[in-house]
Amino acid sequence: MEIPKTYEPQQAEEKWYKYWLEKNYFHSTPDEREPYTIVIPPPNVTGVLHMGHMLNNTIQDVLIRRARMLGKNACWVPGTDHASIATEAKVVQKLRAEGIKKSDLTRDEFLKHAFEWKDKHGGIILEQLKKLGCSCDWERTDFTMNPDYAESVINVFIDLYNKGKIYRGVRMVNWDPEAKTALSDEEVIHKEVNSKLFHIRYKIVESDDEWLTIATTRPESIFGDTAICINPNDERYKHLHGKHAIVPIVNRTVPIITDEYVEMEFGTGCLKVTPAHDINDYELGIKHNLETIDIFNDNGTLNEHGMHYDGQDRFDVRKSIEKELHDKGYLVKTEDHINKVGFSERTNAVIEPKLSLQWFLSMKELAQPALDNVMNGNINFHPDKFKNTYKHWMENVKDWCVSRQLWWGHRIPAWYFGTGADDFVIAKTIEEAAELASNKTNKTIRTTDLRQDEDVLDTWFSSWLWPISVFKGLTQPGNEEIKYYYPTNDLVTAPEIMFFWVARMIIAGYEYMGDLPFRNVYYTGIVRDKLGRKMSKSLGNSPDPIDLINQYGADGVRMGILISSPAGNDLPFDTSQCEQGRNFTNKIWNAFRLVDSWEVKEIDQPESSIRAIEWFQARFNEALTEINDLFDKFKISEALMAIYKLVWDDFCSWYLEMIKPGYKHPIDNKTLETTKDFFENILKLIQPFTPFIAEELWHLIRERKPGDDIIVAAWPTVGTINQDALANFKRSEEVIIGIRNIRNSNNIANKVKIDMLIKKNNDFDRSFDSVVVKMGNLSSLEYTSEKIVNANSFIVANNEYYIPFGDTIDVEAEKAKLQEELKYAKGFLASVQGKLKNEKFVCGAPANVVEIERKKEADALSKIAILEEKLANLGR
RNA sequence: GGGAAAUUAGCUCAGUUGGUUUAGAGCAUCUGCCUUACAAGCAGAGGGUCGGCGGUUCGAAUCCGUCAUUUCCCA
Repeated sequence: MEIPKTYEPQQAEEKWYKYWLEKNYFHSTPDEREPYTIVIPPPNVTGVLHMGHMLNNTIQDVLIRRARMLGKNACWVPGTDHASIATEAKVVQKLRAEGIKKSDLTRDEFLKHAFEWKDKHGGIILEQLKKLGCSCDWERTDFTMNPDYAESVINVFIDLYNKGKIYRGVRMVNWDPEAKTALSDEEVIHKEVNSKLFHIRYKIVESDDEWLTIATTRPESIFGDTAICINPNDERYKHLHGKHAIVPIVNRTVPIITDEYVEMEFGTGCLKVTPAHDINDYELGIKHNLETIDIFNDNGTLNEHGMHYDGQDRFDVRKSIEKELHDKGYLVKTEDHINKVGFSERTNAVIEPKLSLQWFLSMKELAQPALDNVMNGNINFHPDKFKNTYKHWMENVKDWCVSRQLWWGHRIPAWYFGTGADDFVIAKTIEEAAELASNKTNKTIRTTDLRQDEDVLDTWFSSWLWPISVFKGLTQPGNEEIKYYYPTNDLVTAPEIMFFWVARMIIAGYEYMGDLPFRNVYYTGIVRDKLGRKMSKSLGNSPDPIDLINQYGADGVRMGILISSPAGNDLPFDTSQCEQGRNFTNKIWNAFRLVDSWEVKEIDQPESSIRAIEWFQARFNEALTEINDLFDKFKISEALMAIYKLVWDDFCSWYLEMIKPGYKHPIDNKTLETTKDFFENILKLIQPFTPFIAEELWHLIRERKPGDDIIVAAWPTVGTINQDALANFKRSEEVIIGIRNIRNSNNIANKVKIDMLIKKNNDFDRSFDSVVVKMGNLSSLEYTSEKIVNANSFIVANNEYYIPFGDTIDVEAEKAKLQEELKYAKGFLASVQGKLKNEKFVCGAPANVVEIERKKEADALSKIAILEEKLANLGR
């Protein structure tokens, strides 16, 4: 069979993914094994796969594949969330393009369109994850609006209401006038913008021509002014205490109040107070019992309080009113000003603080166990540093506004039967509601008397149940699956959603399961481009992941993403990393081609091969110990790097070269079979990272019985580490590098055999000499006590190695080299002796540390002696 | 304005409780090689005052203080 010279990933990937699915390897059902569970951070139904997903899901797949090999019952639950605002916006946009206005549709009609849209686009990301090789249990694919899931969301709302945790109240909320909904604080992005500070003068009541000047960035909000506030300590305005002012244009008389909240240094020191449209003003309003005048419609236009601006957009009014104020002599001046403005994360509209009636969840008590169990290490964060941020937020947690003025989502199960503030009940069905309402009022209230709350719940109010609800833990409490899979093991997500999602899942876990939702949270970084910008669709700086996979193979891309991506650190992505990954798969491919090409004969096993096997066995166990440790610490990219070096350097560059028979020479059976065993072990280590090529080669290197597939093979176990073999190899490696250097600097081709003499100054195990002879391509290797002249030489472990070259040696070059070495050795000696001369060091440092330094001194001294002798010899 | 983290080679990062050489790795760079597995490769090499200053210590990349820069979170 002709095996191509380079690895061609395309067919292998398609073939093996299909095969794994056929064999149902990704599917998990509870059994007697230890479970290992990951729930996917559900991507939005609106999204397509981006680099962040690639990073996140590759890590999850690595974890789940390794767990599977460790013999655990691995279960990775995929799914999507309904993304209330984003999806509704998309659907509205789509309908608008078709000439349909949302306002022309009934709620049910709109939802029908939304579900159609979801069915069409909602699964795109999940399909793309298959290309990446993700071994999710697709039979378990869930969605936050599936009937069962939706039921658990509603149950939780009702339960929390009955526990007194959910309440309805008027609050200043972040209003998104575009999406026409309230947003939580976390959905508002504050940005610095260039704006203007308008100085506007208000006439003082009962004065001839006395004015005060306020400074504001929002002149259009004067229609909602109900007071002027000054600092009571402000000497400039003491005479105004107790007086009133007249709001320009509006001609409303408002009180001048005093409060230390006002900063005397900012602006003019006079603050106009608009309680309906600023959170701080709102609090002043409550404190000073001010009137609250809401001047905006839901879409950001002014209402009737805006007088002749009724119906105009807030930003248009800002421009017009500037002119009107100027023309009427109220505008004193404008100056440039930088201030922070909140924007909607979803629609990018400028947030309008707005008073409205919303549903809230009180968080303080709920948050306590979630805070404690992260701080005490029951739940681990990787990296640990994110605990700080978490703690800060959880200790200052605010009540969660859970209602959204949208249609796409879980409709709030509140039923109104009157117009009073308390004329509602919370119930799962309208029938229950009618009964509850009748009981509450002692009157007969029929279902026809009820109307359900129009609002839906915040999307996070459903996804916070994800680790529970994907196993139906709330609709079928105590079922076999929730008992088996919960708590899940590891969660992989971005630090950006630590509060949106992670914290709230922990809260829900303790509240509803009485237990943590996961033991470890692995935070990934942000994928950035070369210039350090976050990769995003709007910037157009993100490569298409599917193109990348086509170009470098899924394995190559997986490696490229993980090779330099420590937990919590941003990943500056460059396609050259995928290239590195592709090169790696190609390297293994060719290692296989080599091993596969050997012909076996009944011949003796060479001594060098025996040693090579002895060493690689030890090296593999040493590396595996390290790799397991790195995995345990969630240092995924370091584990990958350790595997990379084991494969490329130790296995390919050293081991295979050590056992490789000469051209057209056969290999002995024992060496070949052992090499295939090693190869298999290496394939197992790379399987989590590069599953496709691992499976491909697993089936090429040896005949396999049905079910003998690497995806379910056992992770290698650590054997004893033969330290002697490691030490012998290390010394031999240095000798071989010494020989190669001499070949290099003297232009001696590898195929030219050379002699080597060793002047042995201290004893060592000579068992690896056969390896040195082979790798150095030596015609002879002899030990001598004679002085050797006219030879290139080097020192390893204070033994002298000579490669005689008669007349061809360049004495001056050799002397220069020795001088250089001598200089270094002397410098080193000086630093060691510096320590040893210091009495405080000798007395103060632990004995073993002093001992190490003495050993260093002795070694350095003898090395210097050798070098000086060699120089002397050359000089003669 | 409040809080947190970071700063080590051109880039991305390791560096355990201070003591394994005069600080490591991968990539990139440079030199020499088309050596019968692989040029997507092989063999070598160069490259860092561990952000600055001060302190603790026999000894500091590591601990403390301070300044600078950067990033993130909160208001």
